[in-house]
Amino acid sequence: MHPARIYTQLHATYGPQHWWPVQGAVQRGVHDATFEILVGCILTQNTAWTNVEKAIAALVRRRLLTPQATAAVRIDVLRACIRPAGYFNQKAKKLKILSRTIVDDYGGNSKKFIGAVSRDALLALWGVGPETADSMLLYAGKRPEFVVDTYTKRLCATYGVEFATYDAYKRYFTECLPADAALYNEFHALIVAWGKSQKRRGKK
DNA sequence: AGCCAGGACTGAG
DNA sequence: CTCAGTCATGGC
Repeated sequence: MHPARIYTQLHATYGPQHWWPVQGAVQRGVHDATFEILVGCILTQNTAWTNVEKAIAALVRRRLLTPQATAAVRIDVLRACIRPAGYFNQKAKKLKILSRTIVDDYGGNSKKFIGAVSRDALLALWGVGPETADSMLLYAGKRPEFVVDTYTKRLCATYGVEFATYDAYKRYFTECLPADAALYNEFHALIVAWGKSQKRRGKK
């Protein structure tokens, strides 16, 4: 099965997914929309998005959605805010490292950060693996990096396609698709929509 | 009552 | 280098 054909089928079945940029996100107060996406990429690691929304709402309430604020706040306050997203000890540390990097190396400018940082530099950050790095680059930086997650692998498996590494899955999709950020954005969101519909049908 | 969610890190072998 | 164990809350 060709990836372009998979996309066409998914789009016909599930339609536009409205992932990032999120229009529903609270925009009042001091609030860096790019930073919010970066934070969301970390908070959603192995975690249901509904739980991430609670955590982000708490961060908004505390005016913590800027690199400067997150870098400066006491880490136990950070932990309390993101508790609903799970793994709050690890994730608080991850947010600290991310925000400090943006403040120290990019003057606190998250757009400059995600526009200029290399994928390898992201991967070098503690707490940022392949999927999180690609999600950040794609959804916050609008760079054409295809995101591979567990649903992507499950979908491939239904076509008998299987690889050993993250990068091999990524290549399977990117080598025959145009390097188009909008396309990759929607494709990944559609694959997640597919995955959730599978679960509702009681499959595994 | 489990199982698992838009993963990544660590330590053992 | 591979791989099980660990991290944690909320929804179904």
